[in-house]
Amino acid sequence: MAEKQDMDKLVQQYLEAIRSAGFRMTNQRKIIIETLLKNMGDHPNAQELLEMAQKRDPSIGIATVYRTVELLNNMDLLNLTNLQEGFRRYEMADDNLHLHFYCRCCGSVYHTSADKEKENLIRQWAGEAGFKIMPQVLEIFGICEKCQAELDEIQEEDHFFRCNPRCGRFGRWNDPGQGRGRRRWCRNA
Amino acid sequence: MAEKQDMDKLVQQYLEAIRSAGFRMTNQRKIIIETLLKNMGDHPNAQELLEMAQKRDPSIGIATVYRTVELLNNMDLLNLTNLQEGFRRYEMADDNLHLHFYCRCCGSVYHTSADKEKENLIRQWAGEAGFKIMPQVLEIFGICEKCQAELDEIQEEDHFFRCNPRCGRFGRWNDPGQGRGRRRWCRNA
DNA sequence: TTAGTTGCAAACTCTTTGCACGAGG
DNA sequence: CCTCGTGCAAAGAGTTTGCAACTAA
Repeated sequence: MAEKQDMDKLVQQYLEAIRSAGFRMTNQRKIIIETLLKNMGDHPNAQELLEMAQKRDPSIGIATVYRTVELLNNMDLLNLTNLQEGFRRYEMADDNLHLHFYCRCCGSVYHTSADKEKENLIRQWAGEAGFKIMPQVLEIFGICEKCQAELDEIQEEDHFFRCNPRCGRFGRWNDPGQGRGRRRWCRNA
Repeated sequence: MAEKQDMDKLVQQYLEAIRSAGFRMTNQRKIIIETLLKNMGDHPNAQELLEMAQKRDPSIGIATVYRTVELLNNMDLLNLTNLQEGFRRYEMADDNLHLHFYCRCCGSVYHTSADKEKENLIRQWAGEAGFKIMPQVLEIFGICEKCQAELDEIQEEDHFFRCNPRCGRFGRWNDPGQGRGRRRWCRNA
């Protein structure tokens, strides 16, 4: 209950920000903002966001989702993330720098706020280049512990390799006997 | 001349990597790789890469560019960058971690290799999350010195604000007297 | 010779936009 | 009442893919 009240308060703050900037507080915007706040860790894309929002109001259209997301981003209230999937993911912004460690093999994302020490260090690096950075998400690609172990094992017996992030798995090249056509990159494709 | 020979040698290395992985060394791939190497700092997108490559062989098609770029990326020879422009940019990879400082106002990119100290620090942070990171580019959004000065000036007399990276400029909200239709976000739009 | 590669054009996916209707202030 | 916002469908933009012709090995 307390949580729900906190959430309501937070939603009100976002709506107030929107209104005080001269935009209208519509029910659709309210639903989309609440959906984003309730699913902070999920990094939904536009389609997922639409489906979640439609549980509250089935009449909401995809165009409204995109327009709301653009509005929030323009107001620096929303972070965009791009995992080279061919679409964008969205996440409510706060005043912190976030780090996303994205496993190029299994696609899992480890999500953490940079502590102030890390954040200040990055600010300092930016400062050396004359830049003043803003709150945002840094996507860092790598391989998680689990996949690293799996990859080591596979590489011993075969020449698998990491395929591109879009695939999200690892595959092998030079796969024999596939005949004409596209080379199969991924074990799971 | 010496530079040209170094370049040729480098191109040969890439082609050799491709061939030893069981792929064919075609003239199109050679041209695309050379184009990428000769324009390291430019971060071309697929269209730009096509146009540059077509100066050497006008028959090259966009599909070949995309397929070559996918091949190189799958082999970890190419970095993808995404500046939220709606398309990807490409850059030959090396064994270093790179930092791109991208100005959200004017769109300029300050491109630097992370020195080993920075790189090791980031590796360490990844390690804390159980990740082993790979050579890549980190996109860091911010505002460059020049735009910061301009922005400060404007903000004193008006309520401009940063608009989304896709726009690449700053605009204002609550712009009066625009009548029906889409709100103008950007001074330059 | 044979299987991988290319260019073309069509298909696909995600995102944006024009328009008439609806709704917030 | 006057705009801004919405839903729909169509348009746009970037990327992928099927196919017949071509080519590296």
